Amino acid sequence: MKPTDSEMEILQVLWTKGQSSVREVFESLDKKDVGYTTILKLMQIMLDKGLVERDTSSKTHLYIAKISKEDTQHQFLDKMIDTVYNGSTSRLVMQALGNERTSQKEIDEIKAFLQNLENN
Amino acid sequence: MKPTDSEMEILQVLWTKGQSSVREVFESLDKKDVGYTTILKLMQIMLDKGLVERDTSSKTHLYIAKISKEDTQHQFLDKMIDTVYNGSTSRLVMQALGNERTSQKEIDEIKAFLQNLENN
DNA sequence: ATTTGATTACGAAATGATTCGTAGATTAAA
DNA sequence: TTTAATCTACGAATCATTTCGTAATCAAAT
Repeated sequence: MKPTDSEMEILQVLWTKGQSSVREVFESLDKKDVGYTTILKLMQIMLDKGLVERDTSSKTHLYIAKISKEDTQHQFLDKMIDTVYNGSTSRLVMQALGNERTSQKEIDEIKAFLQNLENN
Repeated sequence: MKPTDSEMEILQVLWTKGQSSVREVFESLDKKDVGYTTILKLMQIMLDKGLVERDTSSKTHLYIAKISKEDTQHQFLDKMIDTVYNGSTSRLVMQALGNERTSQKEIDEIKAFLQNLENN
């Protein structure tokens, strides 16, 4: 079950902050144009879908991500390589690196990562 | 205007095969579960959206991708880095390289690409 | 000219995602 | 205990995407 864009935004908060109430998620997102009950509803739907679980022992329910960040990222990555890059990982990587948003620090990280790959 | 998943599938065909009729796209996709008129309708909608243009000089219309493969790929990539990788290009790249059984040749290409980046 | 086969146009249904108003429940404060 | 604040539940509206049936059009074959 692939999360939607809105669901991804919520998952990002849960992955970063750990178990959270609807209000905490709502405030983390601080989208000017959506109301509290919208986020609530989305999170309830995510519960139905099995994307999150929750602790209802107190009045304010706490939500926890049920799917892992890594697995989910991979799911998106694989899909993207397929549908957008026709299966070519290296094309995706090179286009990502060519992106002007990539900082020198990030490039250094990647070079170190590649170096490490070679040594094993 | 970001293409939907279905629109991406159609664009892939147009990018690969060049200008094509609806039937040609329909056959290239050979999805067992969708009919001819569905693809037709999708392509007509893509025309409305400006994703494709068409040549109507003969009975069988020919469709041409109006947006470039590179720009579109970048658009998806940027969005993905934002929503899935919290803005970290290097995390995306490392996950792509780490997970895939990337060949030595591909790794060398990427290293050369990085080297080239540094020199400019 | 008529039929046959392929095509486009179009409307509308089905599905899925997003949005929020309102009602009811629960807790904390007065 | 009553009030106020906060929360959940739920239905329904809205919007976008995907689906296809049907009618109209066109071209080629009979």
